[in-house]
Amino acid sequence: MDMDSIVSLCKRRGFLFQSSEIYGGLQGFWDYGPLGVELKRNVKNAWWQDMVSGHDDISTLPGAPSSYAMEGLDCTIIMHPQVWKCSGHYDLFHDFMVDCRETKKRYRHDQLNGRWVEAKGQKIFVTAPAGDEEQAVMEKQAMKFFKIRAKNKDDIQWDGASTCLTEIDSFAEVLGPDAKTLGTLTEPREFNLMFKTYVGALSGEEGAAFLRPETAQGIFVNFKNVLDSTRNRLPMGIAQIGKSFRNEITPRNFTFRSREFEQMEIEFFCHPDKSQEWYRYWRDRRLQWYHDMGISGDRLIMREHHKEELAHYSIGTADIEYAFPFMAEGEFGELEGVAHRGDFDLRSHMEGKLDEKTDPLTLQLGEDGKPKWKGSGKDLSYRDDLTNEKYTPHVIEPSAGADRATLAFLCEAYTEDSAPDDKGKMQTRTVMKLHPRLAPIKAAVFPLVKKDGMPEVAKDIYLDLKKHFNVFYDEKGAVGRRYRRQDEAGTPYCITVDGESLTDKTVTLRDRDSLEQVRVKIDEVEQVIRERIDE
RNA sequence: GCGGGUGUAGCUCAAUGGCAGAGCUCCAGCCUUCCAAGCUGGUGGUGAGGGUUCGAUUCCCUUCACCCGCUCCA
Repeated sequence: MDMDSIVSLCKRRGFLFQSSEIYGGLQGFWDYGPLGVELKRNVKNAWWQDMVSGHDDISTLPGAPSSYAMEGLDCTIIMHPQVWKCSGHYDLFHDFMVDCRETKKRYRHDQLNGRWVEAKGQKIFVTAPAGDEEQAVMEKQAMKFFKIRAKNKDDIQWDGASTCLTEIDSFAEVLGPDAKTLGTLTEPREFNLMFKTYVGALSGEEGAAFLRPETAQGIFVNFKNVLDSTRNRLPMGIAQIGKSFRNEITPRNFTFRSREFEQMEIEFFCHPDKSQEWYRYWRDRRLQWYHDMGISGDRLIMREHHKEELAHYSIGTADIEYAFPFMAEGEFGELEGVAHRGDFDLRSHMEGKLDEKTDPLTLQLGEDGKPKWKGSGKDLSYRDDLTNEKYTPHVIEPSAGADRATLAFLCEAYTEDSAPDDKGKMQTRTVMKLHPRLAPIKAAVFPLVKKDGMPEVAKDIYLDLKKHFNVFYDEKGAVGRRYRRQDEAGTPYCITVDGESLTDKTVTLRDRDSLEQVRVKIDEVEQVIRERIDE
C-alpha cells in the first residue's frame, strides 16, 4: 500500500486538501474537503458518544475498578499566559536548546557554562549546567576526558573564567556536560513551539499570549468548576475536543504532523491509590476503541514506555500506535498517548510549577530561590464527603489526535481489489472500507435507469432517508459506474430502484465490501441501514 | 535544520526555445434493466516570482510545496 495512492484519492474525492493551495500551500496545514469533514466529524462524534455522552455512569464497566462520571468541556484556545508557565510548556517550548548527539540529552543553551582548558597539547571547552557545582563538574569532566588522575590535576591548565555557552560560536571543541567525545552538541535551536499572539490592540509584551499547544490544560484549570457544577464524586473524567497548535520544526507525512491539529483528550481524576488500576483500564479501553472502529490488530500496537522514558511521578505511559504506510517496515506512528500524570498538573496550578526531576515533587525554584512560576493559589484538591478524606487527585490522561485517527482510518480503509465489469473482464476497484459509523455517506440511492418512474421513487426514498442519515442521490450514467464512485467515497450501502420496485415496493441493497445484493422492502430500508451501521 | 529528487488538465503520462497532446475522469445529449458498456459533443493545464530572449512550459536565478534519506518530534 503506498501513501501516494491514498493522498491522491483524498485529493481527488475531497477528503483532504492542502491549505491555501491556490497560493502554493502552507507547510503543516491541511483542509478537510466535503467527504473529509464528514469523516472527521464522525470520528469525533464516535469518540464523544462512546466516551462521554453515551457513558454509563451507573454500572461498573468491564475492567474498571468502579463506576465513574464523565463530563464534557470546551475551553478557549487562548488562555492566561500563566497557564503555560505552570504547565511547563513555556519553559519547554520557548528556549534555545542544544542537544547532545551522544547522550541524547537536551540542555538550555543559556544554562550551560564552560571554561577553556588545555592539557596534553589539546585545548577544549568543558561545559556543565550552570550552578554552584559547575566548577567541580567541569574539573571532573576535563580530567576524565584527558585521562588524568585526580592527584595530577595540576597538569591541566584553565584559561579564563567560566563563561556561558552562548559566547561560543563553534561547538567543534566543546565537550557536552555528560559526553565523552568532543563536538556532540548540536547548534542551538529555538524551541518556539507555541504560536505567539497578542491580546488587545497594542502588541506589547505584556499582552503576549499563546495559542494552546494542548487542550489538557483547559481541563485542569476548570477541574474545580466542573466538580462544583455537576455534584459528581470522584472518580470523574473530563473530556474535550478541540484545536491545538504547535509550531513543529518538521511537519511531514501528510496530516500526521500538522501545525494546527485537533485533539480528543480526557483527564481522568481519581484517588492516588486507585490510579494504577485506572491507568490500565484506560489504556486497554482506548486500544479496544480503535479495534472497534475497524483498525486491524496487526497494524495497531500498544507500546509501553520504558521506565527511563517516564517522568518519575508517572506509573506508566502507553502509546497506541498505527503502522502508517509512510512509516518504515516495522515502525509505527503514535495515535494516542495514555499517560499516568500523578498530581503534577493540579499541584502545579495550585502551588506553582513543580520540578519534574524531584521525588516527591517539589516547587521548581528560580535563580533567586523563589518559585520559578507562581501557581494560582487556589485549592484544587478534593474532599471525599463519604470518607472525609482530602487529597489531590491523580490524573490519567488518554490524549488522542483526531487528525491522526482520521488518517489512520483512511489508510486502513484504502483497498484495491478486483471486480468483474459488465463484460466479465476483471477491473481494479478502489474501495474505502470505512467502518459504517465513520463513513461520510451512509447510503446512496439510485434509479437503475433514468426513466419509467424510477427516479421519482428513488427521490422519495432519498428524501426520506435524508432525515436520518447523510445520503446521496445519483441518476447519471451506468449504475456500475455509480457503484464504483461510492466505493471510493467509502459509502457502505447503495439502494437501487428497479422495475420490480414499482410493483412490489422493494429495492436492492448493495453491500460495498461483499458486493452482495439483497431485496428490502422500501418501508424497511431505514431500519435495515440503521441496524447495519450500529453493528 | 541538512542532502537528494519532483512539480504539465481532476488523475496517469507525453512533447517542445515558436498554436502544449493523449488516455481515463468530469459535464451535456442519445442509448441503457445491476457493477467504470457504447455513440456524439464539450469543459479544462505548464506551482509562484524574476531574469536572458523577438519569443520561455523548456535555459538561468529566487521562492513555495510535495516525496525520499538524515536530524528533530510536548
